[in-house]
Amino acid sequence: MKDFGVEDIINLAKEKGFFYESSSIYGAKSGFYDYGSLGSLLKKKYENLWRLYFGKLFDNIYEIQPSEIMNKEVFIASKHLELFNDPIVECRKGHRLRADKLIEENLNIKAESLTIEEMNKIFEEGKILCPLCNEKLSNLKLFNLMFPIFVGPESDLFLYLEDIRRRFEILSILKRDNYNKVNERIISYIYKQYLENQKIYGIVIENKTYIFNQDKDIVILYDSITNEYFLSTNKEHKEIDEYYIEKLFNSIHYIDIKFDVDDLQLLLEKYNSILNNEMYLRPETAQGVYIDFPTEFVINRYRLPLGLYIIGKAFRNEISPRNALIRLREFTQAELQIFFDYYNNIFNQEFDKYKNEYINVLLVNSRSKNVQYEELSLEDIYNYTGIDKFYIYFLYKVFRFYIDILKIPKNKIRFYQLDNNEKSFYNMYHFDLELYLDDLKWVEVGGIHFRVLKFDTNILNKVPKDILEDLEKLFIGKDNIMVGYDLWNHFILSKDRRFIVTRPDGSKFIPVELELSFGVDRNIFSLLVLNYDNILKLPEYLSPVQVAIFPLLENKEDHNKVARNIYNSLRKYFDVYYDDSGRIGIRYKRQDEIGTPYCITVDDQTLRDNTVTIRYRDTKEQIRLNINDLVSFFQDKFNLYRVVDII
RNA sequence: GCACUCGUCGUCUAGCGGUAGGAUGCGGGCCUUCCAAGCCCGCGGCCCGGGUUCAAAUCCCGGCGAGUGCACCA
Repeated sequence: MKDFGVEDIINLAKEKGFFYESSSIYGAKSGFYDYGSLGSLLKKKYENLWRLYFGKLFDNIYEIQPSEIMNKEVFIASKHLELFNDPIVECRKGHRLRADKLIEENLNIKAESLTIEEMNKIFEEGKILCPLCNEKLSNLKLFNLMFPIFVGPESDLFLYLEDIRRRFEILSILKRDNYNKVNERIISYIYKQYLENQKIYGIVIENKTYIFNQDKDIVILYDSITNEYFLSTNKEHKEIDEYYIEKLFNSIHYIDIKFDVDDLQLLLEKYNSILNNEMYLRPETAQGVYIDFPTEFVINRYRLPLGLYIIGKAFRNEISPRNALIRLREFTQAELQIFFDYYNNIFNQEFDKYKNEYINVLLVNSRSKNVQYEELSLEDIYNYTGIDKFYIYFLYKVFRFYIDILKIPKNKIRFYQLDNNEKSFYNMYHFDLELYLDDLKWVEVGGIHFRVLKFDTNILNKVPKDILEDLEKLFIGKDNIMVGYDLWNHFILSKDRRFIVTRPDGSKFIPVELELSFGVDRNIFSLLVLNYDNILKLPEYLSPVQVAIFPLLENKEDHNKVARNIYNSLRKYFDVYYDDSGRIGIRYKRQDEIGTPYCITVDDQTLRDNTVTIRYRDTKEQIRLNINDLVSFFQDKFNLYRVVDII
C-alpha cells in the first residue's frame, strides 16, 4: 500500500475542495486558508461533535460568542501586549534577531528592565555586533504577534502618527549623517513620477523638509538654507540605485498629509486621544471567556463549576506559517474554560470512577526512557506525578473523545507533559495533546492548561489600594491562595468585584481555571492525514457528504428519474450528492475519495419492488432497502447524539 | 525572518532560448445491469512584475508561494 503523506493530503484537499490557499487568484499570503465546500461540511461536523461532547461534560456549561476584536485593556491585563511583544533588531545583511536575548547573552544584563530607547542606544553604539556576520545592528523595533485594529474614522491618521512617533522617539533616523547628497536631476525625476500618479508624504521641521514613502525605505531631505537635497535609504549607505527609486514609486498605499512643526504638538495630542481606539484581533479565544466570566457567572446564578466555551477565530501574526492548516495566521480554536473552587472540587471524585483506565502519556520523567509514550492508568499518573486528580480526570475525558468519537488509532495519540522551562509560568500543569502525523511526527492539536497562580500575603503589597480590602478577604484564615491567572489579572485591572465569589460559609475566593484548548484546523488536518489511503475513511458521522445517489445506468431514463426523486427526498435531511456521469465504478471511487460512507444505486429491481442498494464504503458490501425506509435508516446512522451517548 | 532547493492545465509530469506535449481529471457522446484505468469528441496550463534578446516557460533581477533546516511558536 502506498504511503500517503502530508503533501498528498494538501493536493487532495485542493483538488476536492477541503481547503486551499486564500486569495490565491491574486497571489496567496502564507498562513491563510479557505475551507472549500467539503472542508466546510467536515469542519461543521467536527465542531458539532465537539459541542455535544465537551458542552455536556458536566452540568452548567454554555457556549458564548465574544467579539473577535477586543479592547486594548483586555490584552494589557492578559499581558499579551507585554509578553507577546518581541524586540527585534536587524543588521545590514538583513539578519533579524531578538534584541533582548542578544543583550542578555552578550552584556549579561537583564533586558527586561531596559526601555526600547536604552536597548536601541546599546546597538547604536555598536556594543553588540551581529553574531552571524559581524555587522552593526540597528533599526530596533517591536514585533508583536497581535494584529492591531484602528477603530473609527481617524484610523488612517493614527497610523500615520504612529509612524511619526516611532520615527522621532525611537528610531531617530532623521539624523543628517544617514543621508547621501543627491543631485537635482534624480529629485526632479522623483517629483515627476509623484505628480503623475504616486503620492508621498512629508514633514517640515524648521528649515528641513523630509519626504518619505509608505515603506520608509527611502527618505528625501531638502535643506532650504543650503538648498541641497539628500537621500537616505534607511538601510546602509547604499548607492542610490534604481531599485530604491522604483520602490518609492510603487508604494501604492499612502497617506498624503503635510504639516509643519507648529502642528506637530496638536497632532500628537490628537494621537493620544485616538490611542483609545486601538483594538486588537484576539490572539486566543480564551480572553473572551475570562472577560465575560462575571456576566455569565451572575446570569447563571452564581453556580460553580461553570464551563464556558468558544468555538471561533483567533489571529496571530506568525513569523513563519507552515504545513497548511498546522500553523495559520487566522485559525479556529475550540476552547472550554472550566471555573471552580479549588478547595471544594467535585471533579476529584470523578477521578475515582476511572482511576483504573489507561491513557497514553509521556511524562517529563519518562523522556529519558526513549519511548514515544507510556500507557499508564490514571492512578499511576497520580502516584508518579502528584498532579491533582481532577486534572488527570480531564486528560482522560479528552483522550476518550479522540479514541471513541474521532476514532484516532490508539498508537497515534499521546499527552506530552511540558517541563518547567517549556510551560508558561501561569500554567501549574500543562500537557499538550499530540497526534502522530507520519511526516510531521508528533503534532500538537490541543492543550490542557491549569492556569493558576499561587500567592502568599506579600502580594497585597503590590495591588491597587482601592481593591486591597477585597483582596485581604481572600486571605482570611489562609497563608496562601490559588487563583485563576486570568480572572485575577482582569480583576486587578477592571476592579469588577463579580470576579470574587462567596462560599456558603461567607469566605471569599477567586475561581481557578482549567482550559481545554483545541486547534480546530489542526484537528481537521489530522483527521484527513490519519484517515486517507485512497479512501477517506472518516467516521461516517464526520464525512462531509453522507449519502450519494446514482442511477445504475446513465442512459436509462427510468433509473435517472427514480434516482432523482430519491435525491430530492433526502437532501432536506442529509448532505447528499447526485452523480450520473461515467460508469458506476468511477462514481463509487469518487465518493470513496472524499469519504462518503453510503452510496444508493437505483437498478432494474428498484422499478419492480421499490428497493435500492446501499453500498458501504469500507466493506464495499451492499444491502437492499425499501425507498420509503431510507430517511429513517440514515437518520439513525448519522445521529450525533447517539454517537456521543455511547461514551 | 535567514539559508538551500523548487514553482508548466484542477492533479502528476515532459520540454530548459524558436508552434507547450502526455497522463489523470472534468464535460459531451458511444458501449455497459454494481465497483476507476474500452472507444470517439471536447475543456483546461508555463506563479506575478521587470530586464536581456529578433525571439523567454526556458537566461538575469525582484516579488509571491511551497518544501527542508535554523530561528520563532507569551
